[in-house]
Amino acid sequence: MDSTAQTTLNALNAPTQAPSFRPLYDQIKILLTQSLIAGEWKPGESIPSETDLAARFGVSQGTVRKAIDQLAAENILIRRQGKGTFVATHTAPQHQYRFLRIFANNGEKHHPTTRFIDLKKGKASAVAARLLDVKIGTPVITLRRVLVFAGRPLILDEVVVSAARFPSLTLELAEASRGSLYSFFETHYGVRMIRAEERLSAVSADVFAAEQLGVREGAPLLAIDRIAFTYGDKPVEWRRGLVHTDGYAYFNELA
Amino acid sequence: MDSTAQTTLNALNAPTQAPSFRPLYDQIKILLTQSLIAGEWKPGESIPSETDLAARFGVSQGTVRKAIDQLAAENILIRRQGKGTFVATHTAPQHQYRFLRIFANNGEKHHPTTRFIDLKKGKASAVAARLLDVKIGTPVITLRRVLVFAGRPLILDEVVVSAARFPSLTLELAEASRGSLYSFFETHYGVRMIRAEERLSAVSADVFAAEQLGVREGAPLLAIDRIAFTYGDKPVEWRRGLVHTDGYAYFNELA
DNA sequence: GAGTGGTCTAGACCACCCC
DNA sequence: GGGTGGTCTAGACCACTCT
Repeated sequence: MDSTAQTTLNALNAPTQAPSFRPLYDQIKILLTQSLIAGEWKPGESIPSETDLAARFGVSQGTVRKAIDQLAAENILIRRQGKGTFVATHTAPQHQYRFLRIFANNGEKHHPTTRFIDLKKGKASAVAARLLDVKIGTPVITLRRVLVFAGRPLILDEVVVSAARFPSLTLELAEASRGSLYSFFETHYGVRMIRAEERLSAVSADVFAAEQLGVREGAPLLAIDRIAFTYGDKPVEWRRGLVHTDGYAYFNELA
Repeated sequence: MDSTAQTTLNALNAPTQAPSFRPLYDQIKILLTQSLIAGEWKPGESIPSETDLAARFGVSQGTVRKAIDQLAAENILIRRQGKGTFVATHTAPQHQYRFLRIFANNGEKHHPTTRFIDLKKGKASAVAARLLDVKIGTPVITLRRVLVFAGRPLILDEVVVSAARFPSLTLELAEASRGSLYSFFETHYGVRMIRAEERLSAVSADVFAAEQLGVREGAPLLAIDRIAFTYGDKPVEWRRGLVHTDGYAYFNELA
């Protein structure tokens, strides 16, 4: 393709002229993301080879490569040399607890088991509505559970999602699924979590949390507020976790 | 350069043949890092252009580019289109509090002021020695301070460093410097922090912390244990911060 | 206009995986 | 051996900055 193509494609896709210049690989990235949303390639499957995609989009292999590089950096695609490029999935054992940052103090990552407490249907509060980007009063589902690490109940979770996105979600369904909640959301509802934001603070255990986590009332707990997003930065889940950080800690790397 | 060069260079730099293959850009990255350590380019300065570096190392511009790309992704170098590539510095206003993840609940990032408490010289405990990668009993300096956000004392910090690396460090010196501690370390001791690891947990305020932070004894605090590294992944600082997360939270993004 | 980083291309070859 | 991603090159042209 000649060098005018980038300008041409740009003109076609430009949204009201905004940034005045959008690289080709950025547009390829958008096209790939659209195919992912449309379900052209399902989680765990491989996408076409770089050469094929280059032909399909009418650009060079290097340009496709750069687009895929970025999606791989965002953990949306996974490259495997000699095999192909695959759609990331929360189902894979290594990615089951991709967003879990709680590690034992010796550095080990324990995969927790889940004990569900209850599931309630209700309407979105002002806070929930804002965080989930829905209207106040929209039907939501609130699910509570305890995550057990090495036999010890360490996290009390309260998970809020829009009922529309997860129709006929019941405690029984969730209980029947093994593994992480996101793995369950993905296989049963086709909802893939791409990224998440967390806000951490320290709080005192209330009666309920103390009972569930086996600590005294007023004991310090690590509160983790999480908003999880799917494609297109749509917030899908709001979660508040209370963590009994005894022998465990939230690990984070800064660069 | 012909395509055998990569193998040749590889053979020259290969450390006991280990991974059997090391890409050229990886070796360029090492060479650049060595120049940074040697102080060939100081923080804030620009490094030579990609073309110049390509000539100097005898590789193509694209290969240098890939090496720089990675160093830029690690926040070690900073690219500025049309101007050049610069050595990152904690001195720059935007990077003063690069590792600080405490944000006001409205999302704003406040730059704290510092109130120093005291500075003590002592010997490394077993824990400190392990974390700082020095021998037990090595002279260390322990510095305590309070970080004040918008007039409120929110973080009680205890900072431990090797005395050898920060000779003649005194309270007066630290107090005289404005801005972040890392900015001070960089300008006065030439020690640049590249990355850090943090482990977060919830604890109860002891008498001293309660007094310093203006909370009641036993109040829940967010404990942040940090190890900061300089070039070559050498641990240089061990820090424990106790955060009164009232109106503020530790923000983290997961991908 | 000169210099820098940023994009895009085309083609060669290497490393890895699986048939 | 054939396919896939990974590396490296050489060259053209674009976008941005400063003078």
